[in-house]
Parts: sequence; structure tokens; C-alpha cells
Amino acid sequence: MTDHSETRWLDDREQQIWRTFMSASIELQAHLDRQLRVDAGMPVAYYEILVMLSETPERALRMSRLAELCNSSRSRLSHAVAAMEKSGWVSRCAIEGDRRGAVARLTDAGYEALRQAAPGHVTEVRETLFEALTEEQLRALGEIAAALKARLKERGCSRYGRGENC
Amino acid sequence: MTDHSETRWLDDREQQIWRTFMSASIELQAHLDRQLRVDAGMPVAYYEILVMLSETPERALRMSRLAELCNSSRSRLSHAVAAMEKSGWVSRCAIEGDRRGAVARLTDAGYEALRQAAPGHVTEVRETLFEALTEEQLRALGEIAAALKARLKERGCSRYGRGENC
DNA sequence: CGCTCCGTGTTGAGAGCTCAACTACTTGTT
DNA sequence: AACAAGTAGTTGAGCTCTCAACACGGAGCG
Repeated sequence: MTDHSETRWLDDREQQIWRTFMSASIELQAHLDRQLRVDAGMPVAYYEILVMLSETPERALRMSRLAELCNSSRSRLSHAVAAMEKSGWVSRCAIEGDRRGAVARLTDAGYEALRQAAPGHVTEVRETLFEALTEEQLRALGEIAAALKARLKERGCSRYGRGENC
Repeated sequence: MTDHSETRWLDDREQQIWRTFMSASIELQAHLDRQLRVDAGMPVAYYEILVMLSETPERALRMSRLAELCNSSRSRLSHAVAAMEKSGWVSRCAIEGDRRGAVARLTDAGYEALRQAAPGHVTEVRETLFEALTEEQLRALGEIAAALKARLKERGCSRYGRGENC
């Protein structure tokens, strides 16, 4: 609480929109996470990491950069990469010119795992998101999401952002 | 994968909408979770449970019903209620007429904790969601969320739903 | 009754996340 | 050069969630 005025509570309509939105997005994430765990043996967060790595020319990225791209904390990424290193999907090596740095590189096995996981995941995304919405809704969703991200960026870091890069 | 046809990949626009939407909703949840942990010492999932309990006349609900209302598995709720029982926010007691059942009841301390947590949370929701969107976007978001939930309900349980109630 | 099946709730193990603390290196300043 | 401050990444503890297994009571049927 920053102000000392009376709280402006949500009215019924706002409540309804709010709860529906939150439960829809949570359920969607949970659904996709379960699909990937069952079919590919990886949580969706790990999948995202593999995707980001696969989209670079070298299939490799510096840890800090990778964390940004994945909306992840450094800590979380570090744990995740450690776990995926055990699975043989990723390898870590030093970076030239900065002895602090570390680079995560997608291994061939990791690329293969991603190649096998991708079709099921994309199909699930298409069927649960894109086929559920009209073109107009899709356009609106893009704008809404962008507005929310902008809002969070503008004020998020100041008070309840991740302790990092603020 | 259910079909054997070629995967229909996401085009650039779809990718962009998809990633923006997911990262916006994840960040929003994380933001609100952090706010509640810092200011009220509870994760947002626990807050939701307290809210549901507080909205009933008796401030009490059967576990299974409470789980439904919170979009939670029975297991998760059981762990959560156990934790909140330790905090003194909730108490559990038997239910009459069905000796399997259990009822979670909001204690006075729990109600008080909720009363103190609510203003900060609601203010945060208003500022990060409602004030970020136009009226038109809000209306659209309500419909989009409803469509997504309907979609998930219709096909979710069949393949990757929670192992329960399917 | 005795049987099976279903529903309710709990439990424990293990996975992944957050937070804070820490090491190690780099950059900027004097 | 030397020191302070900042940056990169890791680590461990503690917490919450998931999953599978379990215990126990209820319901239906022979």
C-alpha cells in the first residue's frame, strides 16, 4: 500500500473478468506443462530454454542473456541448466574475454529432444489457444498482452520486481 | 500427438502473440505473488483459499468443494490447508453425516490476515490490470478468457487434465 | 451380509522455484 | 596500483506443487 486512501474494491464485473482471466491462464499453463512432461519428459520452462538456444546460430547463449529471453531469474536458469546438463541436453562452457561468464550450448541430444517435443507442444498450443479464438479476439489478445507487459515493466521493477536487474 | 499429419507450426505473428501472452500472464502472476508474500506473508494461492472461505456464510467449506473453487487439486489443497493450519489461519474439523469428509474453516486470525492482505492485493490488481486496459479491451479479455476456459474444459480432461475428476 | 467399486482426503517423495548469501571477475575512480 | 562498486553465475535452504500410493468410509448389488 502506497496511499492512505480507501481501497477501491473490484465490482462484480471486474471480479468476474479477473478470476476468469487468472484461472484461464493458469489452467492453460498447467495443461501445456503436463502435456510436455508426459510426452517429452520436460517441464515447459525447460522447453522454453531449449527453444531459445535452438534459435541462435550457434545454438548457444550466455547465461544472463538466456535468462532475459526466458523471463527467468539467473538462479532459476542456473538450476535448470544444471538439471538439463545431467540429462545431456545442454552443456556449459566458459566464455572468452570474460572469465565470469558461462555459455549454455544445446547438445545434439538436446536438439533431438526438442525436435521430438515440438510437434506435440505446438499442436496443443494451436488447439487450445488459436483454435479457441476468433481472428478479432486474437488481435485483441496481442494488444492486451502487450499493454500488460508494458504496464508491468513500467512499474513492476520499482516495488515488487525480481530483486535483480532493477 | 494424435494425428500423423504434418505439424502446423506457428507463423511469426502467432508466435509473437503466443509468447507475449504467456510472458505477460506469468509475469503478472509472479508480480502479485511477490506482493502478497512480501506484504502479507502468504503466497497468492493461499490468499485465494482464504478468499473462498471468507465468501461463504459459515466461513467454512468442505475440502473437495474448496478445491474446485480454487482450481486446485485435492492434494495441493490438503498441503496448503495443513500449512495454514500451522499459521493458525484455518482449522480443520470433521463433517457430519459423512465420516470421510473434512471441513476447512477460516479462523478469526485467518480472517484478520485476509483483511490486512486484501487492500494491497486489490490495489495491485487494479493498477497492473484494470488501469492498464481500456474498457473495450477489458470486455474483450473477459470473452477471451471465457472462451479459453470453455476450450480447456471441453478437451482438457480427455488427455492432459489433472488425473482427478475426469 | 459380504463383496466390489467409488469418492474423499492425506501422505511422502521428488521436482522446480525463490530468496539470500556467496565466490569470482570486471570496471571505474582516484 | 589499489580500492570500491558493479556484474555473472552458483549454491543451499526452505517452500510449494505434482504425482502416485494409500487409508478409510459410502453406495450398490449379489
